[in-house]
Amino acid sequence: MCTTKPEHEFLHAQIATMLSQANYRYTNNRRRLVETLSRSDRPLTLPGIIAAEPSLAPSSVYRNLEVLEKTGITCRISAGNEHTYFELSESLLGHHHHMICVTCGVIQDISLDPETEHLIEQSLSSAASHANFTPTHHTLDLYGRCVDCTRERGAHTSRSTTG
Amino acid sequence: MCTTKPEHEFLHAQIATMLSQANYRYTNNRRRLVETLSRSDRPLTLPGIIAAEPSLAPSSVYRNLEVLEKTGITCRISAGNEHTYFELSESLLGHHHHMICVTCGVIQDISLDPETEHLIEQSLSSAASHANFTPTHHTLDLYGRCVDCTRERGAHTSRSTTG
DNA sequence: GTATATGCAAATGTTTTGCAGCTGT
DNA sequence: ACAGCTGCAAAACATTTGCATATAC
Repeated sequence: MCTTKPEHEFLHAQIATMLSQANYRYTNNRRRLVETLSRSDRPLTLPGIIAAEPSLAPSSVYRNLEVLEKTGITCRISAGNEHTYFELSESLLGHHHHMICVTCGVIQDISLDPETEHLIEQSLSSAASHANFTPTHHTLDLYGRCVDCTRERGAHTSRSTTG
Repeated sequence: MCTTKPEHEFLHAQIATMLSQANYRYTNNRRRLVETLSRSDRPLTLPGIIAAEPSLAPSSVYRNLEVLEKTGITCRISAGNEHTYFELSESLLGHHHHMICVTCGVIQDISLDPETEHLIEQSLSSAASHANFTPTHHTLDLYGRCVDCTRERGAHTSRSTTG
């Protein structure tokens, strides 16, 4: 079930450590959940996770995502639609942003050039200090239409909720 | 019920036009809803709207927010917590971003300097064109702790869901 | 062996919808 | 007059929780 690619081995080892340090177990379910997220090239909704790994029970997936999130292994993304998306956290994937299709909901990860990223950091912390706000992180999302939905203008072949 | 400040008059006139162009009516309920959002210095959740204007029926507020959103008058903000927030759209408020308290959920509007904003635009459209993505808009949210929640570290006097 | 994790079914809380009556134009 | 709007109560969701059983360490 678990692929044996070296990157995956490393990922699992990292995660196993993070979990055990927080006194959690790296169970089979959690391993399958991490595998699913890691195998996907984009964030997944809960239905998307279940579709990819139907033997997982929704309630357990929710509970495990909570544990993984607390441990800094995964994070949740609000796309402005009905579903929450989940992916591996930036500590594992690196800092990045999202491109969200307003038609079908699909999300792609994107990165910005370091100068822009740096300037954003600066502007945000300046704004924050004016308000005595203590920043933890930021999100930058680009909304629009993905290739497919631009092509099918009006056809709306929704990739539905499994993404 | 409706204040008569000139800025409000102008706002209402603008909105009346936008609605009628889309064949919608500017009813009393919609006026009160717009007033409530406009009076608030920050985005509001549905409970927040109802708290400010208890005579409004939740289902009608949801329906009206849908109409107002379709017409480009309001927009919804996902703060990553259980509630969706609503505010007047950028066409009425001007382009801005949000500072979201991870403890109490309160949201403040912030603006960045024009150079940063411009650089962000550029970086994003470059990333978008690589993916043949057609951008419509972007959001940039800063998460952290607001003044009050920084002060009360651990006390968690949640301003709860009405904000 | 024991604390932790699981899966089911039931509960919760937000948002949506059906419908009969009201209102703006 | 008539299309559009309202409010209520009921429905539809996603997500959370209680609990008895199974599992990891």
